Amino acid sequence: MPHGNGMGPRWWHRRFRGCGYRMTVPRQAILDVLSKTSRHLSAEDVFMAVHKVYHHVGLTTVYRTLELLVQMGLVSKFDFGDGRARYELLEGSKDSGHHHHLICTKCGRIIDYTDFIDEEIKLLKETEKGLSKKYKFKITNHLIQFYGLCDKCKDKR
Amino acid sequence: MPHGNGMGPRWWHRRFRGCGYRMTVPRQAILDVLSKTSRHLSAEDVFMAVHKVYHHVGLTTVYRTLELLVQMGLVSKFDFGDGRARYELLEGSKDSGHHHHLICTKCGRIIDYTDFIDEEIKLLKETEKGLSKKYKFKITNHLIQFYGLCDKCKDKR
DNA sequence: TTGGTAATGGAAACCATTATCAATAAGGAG
DNA sequence: CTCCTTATTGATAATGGTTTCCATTACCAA
Repeated sequence: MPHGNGMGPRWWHRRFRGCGYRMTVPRQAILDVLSKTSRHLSAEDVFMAVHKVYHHVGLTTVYRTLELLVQMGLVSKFDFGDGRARYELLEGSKDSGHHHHLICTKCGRIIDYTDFIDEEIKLLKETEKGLSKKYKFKITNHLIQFYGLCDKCKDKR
Repeated sequence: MPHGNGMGPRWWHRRFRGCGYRMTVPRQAILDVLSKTSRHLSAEDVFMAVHKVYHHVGLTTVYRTLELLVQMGLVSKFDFGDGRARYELLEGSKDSGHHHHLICTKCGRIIDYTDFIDEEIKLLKETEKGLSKKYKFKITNHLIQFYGLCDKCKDKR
């Protein structure tokens, strides 16, 4: 189901133009790659996928575009501790795609989870309010990650 | 109040020996530095502080020792997104020093906070239990960070 | 004291990410 | 459709935190 997230080439094009940016072949290709995977791709992953179709697109452009997408709020950038950043296209228009990650410290496997989001949001709302007041800190974002051993790794050794 | 955390040279020495490691001058110096600050030092920060007293201690050893301390569970390693790892000596013997961070995305300032720990622990316990069961994932650690603008930065511009 | 091994440190290697800069191409005006 | 402005691109070089290498040194049990 391509572009089942309600976005797609046309939507992205408008979004870019609205920000004063141009929609180019490399940018389109990068968005395509991100929209067709559920994995957490590194810049090089994206580069290799794009490169299969458009041999002329360079790694530099991939980095630049990913950074641009992050700044536009279309993509999230994560650090799972393996020394390279990971990128993920944000689904939907609101928080509908909000999720967190379980990270296996042995094999690096990433599991997305959306459980306990309600309780989490409640705690976060409360926490954010309290912290904002106490430290006069305007919170714009948060990160929650769990580390441990996945199904396959926890029995070995 | 040196070593008010109930540890100190003697305690560390025993801990090292217990793990089959040796307590050396560089390791002692690095622990000293970490125990005398409440800031979140980078490897180079630690190196420079140690270097003032022991000119012969090398950066490589600092990296190695910090990694060792992390593995021994004496030190926490954080990534605040500025491209360098930060290290923090764990206080106390249990979770008494447990805290999280507010990170100013503009100036990089870090604020430690311990508020809402009770509610947080409740949510985490619940979440961890649920996730462990659902994904057969053994959770060993978690990370919670809030990003935003600090007091001084949020009014500017 | 001695032998075996852990630990060290300087230099070089690593590697993801960024900066440089001339060449290219998107898209509005005419 | 064509031109023109300027954002965008991509090959290469540079950056910078962290690791690796390896010969030397320090620790400690026997």
